[in-house]
Amino acid sequence: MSGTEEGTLVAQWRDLVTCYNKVACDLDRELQDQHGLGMSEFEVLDRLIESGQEKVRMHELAEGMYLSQSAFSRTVARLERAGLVSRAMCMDDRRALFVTATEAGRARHTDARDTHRKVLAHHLG
Amino acid sequence: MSGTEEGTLVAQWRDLVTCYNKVACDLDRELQDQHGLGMSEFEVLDRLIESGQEKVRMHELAEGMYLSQSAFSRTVARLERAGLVSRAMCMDDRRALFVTATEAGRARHTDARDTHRKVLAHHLG
DNA sequence: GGACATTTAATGCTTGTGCAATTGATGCGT
DNA sequence: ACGCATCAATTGCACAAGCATTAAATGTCC
Repeated sequence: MSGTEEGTLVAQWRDLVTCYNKVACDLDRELQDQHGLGMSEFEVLDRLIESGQEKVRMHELAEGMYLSQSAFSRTVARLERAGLVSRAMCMDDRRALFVTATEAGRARHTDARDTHRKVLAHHLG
Repeated sequence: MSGTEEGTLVAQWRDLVTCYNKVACDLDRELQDQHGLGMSEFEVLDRLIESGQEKVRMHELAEGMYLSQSAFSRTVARLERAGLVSRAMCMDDRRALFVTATEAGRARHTDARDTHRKVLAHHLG
């Protein structure tokens, strides 16, 4: 573990954090201002619709997401409160829930998608 | 703007977020558990001591950090409450404040530095 | 079949963060 | 010298996130 290795490691980490925060803040602001969606809310909606499936189980949808279980649960709850998503019981396993995008949810996603991609392209392109 | 470009852009962003969250969470937990420091608190302390200067002005220290002004202000306040840092008035410009690491602050930093580097090396190395 | 561990999702609680507004000090133009 | 914009830092507020706990359903082992 040489000093220079440490130095580049820290520098690398700082770049990562800075980059992340810039993009995340911008994304959050744009999505919120233009579409009333938080970054995580869009992310969930995006993954749900992108899956191609009508219904997706909570646990399956949460898989691969950066959020904690509780944060994810609340994000979906927010989406449901906003009428963009609906939750339905799963008969096969009554612990699980199915999440489905509503018409409003699909419409909102279509709108917001452009903003999302634009911000990403601006920062990462 | 082709579909594949969009796809890799989103994938790139998701990778970035996932990586950031994994490292940040781990870092936060390790620093908190082993040294009673949050990630941002360590970051401020690290930059302060790394500067080599005895006193650094708040605004100068905040420069290049990922935190908002208010978050930064509160982070320094937390460090001060913990006795790791002290704030002193700047006579040249009475709006500004000087931040100085205390002995306890330097000691804590020395301890935590290893943990910090270790976590970074584990994830980024 | 009954006891116990595991899984799925939600909730109480605390905390760190950003935004907007505020306070106090400095600089600048007239 | 006065008024006004600007700058430095803090504070009120709302909110999203993580941790730990909980509740209900399922699985497993005997």
